[in-house]
Amino acid sequence: MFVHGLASILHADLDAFYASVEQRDNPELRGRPVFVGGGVVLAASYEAKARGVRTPMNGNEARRLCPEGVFVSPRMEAYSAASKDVFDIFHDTTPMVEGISIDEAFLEVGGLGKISGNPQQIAQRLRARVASEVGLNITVGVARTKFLAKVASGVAKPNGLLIVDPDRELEFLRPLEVERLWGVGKVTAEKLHDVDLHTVGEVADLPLDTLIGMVGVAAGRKLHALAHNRDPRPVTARKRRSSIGSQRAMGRGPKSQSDIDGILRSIVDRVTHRLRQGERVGRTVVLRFRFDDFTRATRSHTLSTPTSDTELILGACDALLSSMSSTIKEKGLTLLGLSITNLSSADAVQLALPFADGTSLDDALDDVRERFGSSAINRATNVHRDEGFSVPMLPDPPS
DNA sequence: TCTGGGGTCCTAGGACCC
DNA sequence: TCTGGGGTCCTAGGACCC
Repeated sequence: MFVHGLASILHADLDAFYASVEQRDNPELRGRPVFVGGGVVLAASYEAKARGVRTPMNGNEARRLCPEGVFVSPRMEAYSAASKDVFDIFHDTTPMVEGISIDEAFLEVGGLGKISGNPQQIAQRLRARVASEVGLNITVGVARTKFLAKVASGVAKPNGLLIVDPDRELEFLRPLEVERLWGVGKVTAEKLHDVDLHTVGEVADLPLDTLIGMVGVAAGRKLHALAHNRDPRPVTARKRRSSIGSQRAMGRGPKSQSDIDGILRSIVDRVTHRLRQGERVGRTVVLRFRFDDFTRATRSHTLSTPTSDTELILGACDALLSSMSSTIKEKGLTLLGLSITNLSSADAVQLALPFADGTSLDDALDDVRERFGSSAINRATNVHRDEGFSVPMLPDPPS
C-alpha cells in the first residue's frame, strides 16, 4: 500500500472554554448548567448544551430552556490566563504551534518520534498535561491535514481523541454534512441545500465551475479543494494579528451626542492601549455602526503614516462619526465599533519615518544605521517579508 | 430567536499612475 | 486630443469563524 504521508497534525480545542474555566474556579458550578454572558450566551457548559442552549442565544431563551442554569458574567482576564497556560504546554510539546483563537491551535508533531513518541502518544500526553496542570478538558483531532484534524476534533468532542487513518480519509469525509466544510456558514449552506446538496461527497462530485458559479471564485475553489480532501496548508508558527479592534453594543433608546462621544473615547482608548502594548501601529481606521433596524455600515479612513496615538486616531474617528451623523439621528445607533488595520511593528515605522521627506536611499540607510544599528535594516526587511508591509524606499529582501 | 465581542478573508468599484 | 491595458491603493460591504 502506498503511504501518502503521516497523520502528524494535531488540532487541539478546549471544551466549552469559558464555561469550563468558571466550573474549574468555582466548585459549586461543577456538574451544573452554566451560561457565560450577559444579554446573550457567550459560552455554555456541556450540561447546558444538553438542554439545547447554544451560542449566541439570547439570555431569556436560555433561561426558558434551562431554568436551573446559572448565569455567570464573563471574566476575560481569567480566560486569557488559562489560555496562556495551555499554550505554554503546546509550545513545550512542539515549536510548530499555530494559534487560531483563544482556545484552539494546530500543532505539527511530525519528526518528533525519537524524542516524544508518535502523534498518538503525543496527543494523549498533551491531553493529560492540560487536565492535570491547568485543570481543563481538551479534545484533540489528529490527521494528515489541518482540515481533517479540525473535523476530527469536532467529531471527538467533548474530552476526546480521534485519529484519522490516512488510508481512510475519504471514508471519513464523504458522509459528513456540508456545514463541516470550512467556509460554509448559513448563507452558503442554504445555497447548497437549495440544489439538494447535503454531504461533502455530494459537493465533491460537482464540477469546479458549477461550484464557482454558486458561491464565487475564491470560496468555490476552497470548497472544491476541501471536499476533495486537498488541503496543503502547513502549520505555520506565529502569524501576527492583522487588525485590532473593540466594539460596544448600546441597546435601544435615545443617546445624546455626548453619550456617543464618551463611548467612542473609551473604545479608542482601549484599542490604542492594546496597540501600544503589542508594539504595533496601524494606518487604517475603520468605524463600524449598527442601527436600530439592525442594518450596518462601516466608514474607514487611511492615514498617511501608521500610528498608535490616541488623539490622532480619535480625530480620524470624529470625522468618520460626523459623516454618519444624519443616519444616526434618523435610525438610532445600537453599536459602535473601531478596528485598526494595516498594522505593522512600531519599530518598522520608526525606520520608515526618515524617508518621508524624500531624502535619497543611501542617506536614509545611513541615517537608519546610525540611529538604530545595522540590524535594524534586517529587521525592517523581515517585517516586509512577514507582514507584506512595504517600508518605503527600503530594498526588497533577497529572494 | 430582536442580537456579543473579538477576528479573517473576499469582492467590487473608483481613483490614480504609467 | 484621444486612446488602451495593467497594477496598486482605498473604500464599503458581506460571509464566515470562535
